Amino acid sequence: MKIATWNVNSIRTRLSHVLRWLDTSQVDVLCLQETKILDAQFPRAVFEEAGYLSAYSGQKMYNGVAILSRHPMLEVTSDNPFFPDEQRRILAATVAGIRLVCVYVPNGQSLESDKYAYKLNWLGAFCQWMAEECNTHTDVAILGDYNIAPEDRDVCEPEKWQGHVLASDAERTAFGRLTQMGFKDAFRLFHEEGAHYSWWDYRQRSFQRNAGLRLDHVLLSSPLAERCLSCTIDRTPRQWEKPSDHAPVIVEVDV
DNA sequence: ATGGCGGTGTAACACCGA
Repeated sequence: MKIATWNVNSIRTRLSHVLRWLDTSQVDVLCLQETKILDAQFPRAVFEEAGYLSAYSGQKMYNGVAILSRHPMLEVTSDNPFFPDEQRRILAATVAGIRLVCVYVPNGQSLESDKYAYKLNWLGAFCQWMAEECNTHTDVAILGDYNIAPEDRDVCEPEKWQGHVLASDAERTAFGRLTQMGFKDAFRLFHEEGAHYSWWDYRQRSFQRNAGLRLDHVLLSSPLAERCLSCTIDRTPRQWEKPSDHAPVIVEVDV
């Protein structure tokens, strides 16, 4: 089974990209972030025609998550019981026995910002929730835009990003709590070296210079990680006309 | 040091993202 995550930066603007990518990638499940659309306006019929069921939790302008799946989705939930939140950043569903959690972690803006405190609180409560999900499910996959570069090898210019939001110690510690719980960074099961990124700024020809960050991750519970066959970042749609600034990440798991 | 690009809302720019 192929499962992917992609921050599309508006599903309205990127609809043709998503359809084209579904057609070429042939994934079974696609987790989307930054859909930026109200539930009533989500283009579910378009995806149904392409062979995908939709689950979504959206809002106007900001945030918004969705899961597209070729297989039935069970136990769909859009809230962390430990963290009441108006911002639509979470969507979980069980597909083929795997508990899938689609996340759009807050950006944090800067270390001085209230948004940074919100990010750390949000992550703390998220870890709590994931601990609980692990008690009730063996195969858990957390896919999404974590807005955290876990290590210096995930950053193009580490000295420039040191202590900066997305690469700060507290954020990395929060990410580390998930790995301490037993979650494995799927990409690192197969690739040790740096210079693999999933986000490139629109400005300064960052993509052409490969000046990026690895912010989009797939974390797998240990039993699921043992059945992970591959994890890749697909840079192709980042090269299309009017792209999202993020690239999709795909894992292949044995079910 | 600053803004650079792009989406959204709304109708010239502000806000936000990462």
